[in-house]
Amino acid sequence: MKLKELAEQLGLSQTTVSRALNGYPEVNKATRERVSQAAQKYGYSANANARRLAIGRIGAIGILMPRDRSERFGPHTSEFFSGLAEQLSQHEMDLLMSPSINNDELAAYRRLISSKRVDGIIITGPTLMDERVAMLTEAKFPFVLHGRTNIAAPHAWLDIDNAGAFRQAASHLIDLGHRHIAMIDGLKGHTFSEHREMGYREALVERGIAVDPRFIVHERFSDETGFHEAQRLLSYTPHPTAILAGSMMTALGIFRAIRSKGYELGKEVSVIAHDDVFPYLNASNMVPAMTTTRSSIRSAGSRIAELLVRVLDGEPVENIHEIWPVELILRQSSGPPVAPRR
Amino acid sequence: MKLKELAEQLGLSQTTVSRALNGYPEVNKATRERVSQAAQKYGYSANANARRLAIGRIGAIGILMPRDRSERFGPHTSEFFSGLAEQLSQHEMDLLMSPSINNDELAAYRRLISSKRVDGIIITGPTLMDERVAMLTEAKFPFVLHGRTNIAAPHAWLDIDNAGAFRQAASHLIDLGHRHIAMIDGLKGHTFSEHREMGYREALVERGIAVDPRFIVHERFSDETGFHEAQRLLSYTPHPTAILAGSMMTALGIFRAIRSKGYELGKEVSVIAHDDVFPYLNASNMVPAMTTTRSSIRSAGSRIAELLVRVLDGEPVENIHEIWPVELILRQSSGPPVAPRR
DNA sequence: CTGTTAGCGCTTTCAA
DNA sequence: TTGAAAGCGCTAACAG
Repeated sequence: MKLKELAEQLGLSQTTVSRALNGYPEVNKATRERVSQAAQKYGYSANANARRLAIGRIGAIGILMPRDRSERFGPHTSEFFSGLAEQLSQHEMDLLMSPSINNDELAAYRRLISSKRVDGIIITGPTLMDERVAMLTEAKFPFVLHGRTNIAAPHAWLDIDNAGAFRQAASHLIDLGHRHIAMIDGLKGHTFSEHREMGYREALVERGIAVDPRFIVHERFSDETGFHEAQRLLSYTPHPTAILAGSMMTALGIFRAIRSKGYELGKEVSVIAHDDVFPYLNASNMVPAMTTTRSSIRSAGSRIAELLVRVLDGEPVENIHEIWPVELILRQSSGPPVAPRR
Repeated sequence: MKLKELAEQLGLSQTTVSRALNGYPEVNKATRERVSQAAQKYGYSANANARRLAIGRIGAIGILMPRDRSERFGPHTSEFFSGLAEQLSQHEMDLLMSPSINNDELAAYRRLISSKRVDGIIITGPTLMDERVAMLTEAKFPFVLHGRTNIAAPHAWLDIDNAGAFRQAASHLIDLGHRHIAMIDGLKGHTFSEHREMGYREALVERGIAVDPRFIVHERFSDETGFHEAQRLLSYTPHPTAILAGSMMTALGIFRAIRSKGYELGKEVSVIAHDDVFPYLNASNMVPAMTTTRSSIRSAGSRIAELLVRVLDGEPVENIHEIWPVELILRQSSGPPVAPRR
């Protein structure tokens, strides 16, 4: 069923029908009612492409799927997407996921823009000098960044306080009496990773604790690297009595390493993990319950969609910056260091 | 830059330029070359909406995002999407994720179809009499189902052998000497859940072991339910000496419950979990390594995209059915039952 | 309040 | 091998 046919059925012009359906004010109430009824009855809904072609707005925002096994696509992704969807449904917008072709991400972004398939773009997992941000800013294409960069040109972003999260966690451990603290975080280069390391370093330096470079690990997020790296760390003498984990998955591996070394978690070795909040993996429910730096990535997704809508509505991007504080949730996986029983 | 402008630059007609760019054979080789160069130079790429409007094909497939916290959106999602993307990039197709509005999923599907935003749809997590399948079949809209239903009308689907997976796992446990075997799987109603229970029951019945309804648990997939349900199961006398877990997350919780009851995993209590294969959570790397029924959901995603492309190319849907066998990978979390030390 | 008339940017006959 | 012209289905000025 197309507009023309619907209009003929009703004995009205396409224009009037279109106006009635799109909520224009000048339509007679009775007419509008009649039109709605008919549209309902015939299951009419405008051809999105024709509509878009005519109005020039797309009604979709884009996100590029990395082709390789990037950290940008992990267990947090579904939560982030859920958050986006929640918000986008309010605006009747879709989310277009475009696979990047031939591993050339920038080209994929350019194509996405020039082919006019989306109104705006969401970028995640930036590096400090992210070239996607540079390119999109230059191209003046609307986007919101999840994370931050060091790029000066104004652009919209929302980030969590990663430095603060790790600074707070490390400080807390130092308060508890720990002096050998390690961190196992995500790959180097990513802003969040760099910021977390900064926060960690600040906390140590502030309290006059020397930074041991062997204790700073940057690796892919997985239980496996958590396990192996923690095993390595615990084999040093002295070994760390506390470990900061960049993700819940990493933490799971670290837990195993601690147990397999015969240490008790939360006593001989403490762990604090960053928690994106997954409905299927609950820190408070672990044994012992896990101390975390918590920040809902679902909420971030939802908010970012909202911000992008504001950008699309013309709000200047220099006004759109948000840093979300991260909560330190104290539970049982962290405590004062206890000397190993021998 | 639009086609018209590009054509003017080149002193050619839109027609010729269009043909050159779309690989029509009748274009002079030199002309085609010149056009490609220019397109490259100006970063021209066709307005997708205009193009779609003209040719009637969209170049995108759709997937509906459940609005509520459905099991359809979990840690496996990112892997499934990666698989889809991998394949779709071969065909230069996008993936459109449409949020369902007002919790009315069927309406959202109808809107997605009638507004012509996608060429085909992928459905996941069906129930036995899934109404989405019924509706799309009726509407003759191309789709591929990940999973199966009991609906007779022909439609394309790919499923893994869930019954076989649990039958195999349960049989193996019986072979090892277990007589009290429980299962903690996903919510009732979903086909995969029903099939797994069927397989489990078959294995028990075949060997003359009575089915204890208390030992069959259907719950949301999460470490938390795994933990609580396993604790409950282990408090019975006699308690199960083996547990089948429907997901890795569930298994994590079960592991904790076993440890917190003071049992040794793989000895006093065995666990076999279904593993979708996550890069960030590795069964073989656990301690003890986890016995699993393994099937890569990423591969399934990739294949499903391929199948959908075939459906779009007009292949009859009655030819498009695949059941993938599930591998039982023996590791250390399952072994002969060992009487608890007291 | 409703209708007529041009487009939106591309593809595709049909003619040359 | 190339071009002119007619749509694809909708919206938006402009009239009435």
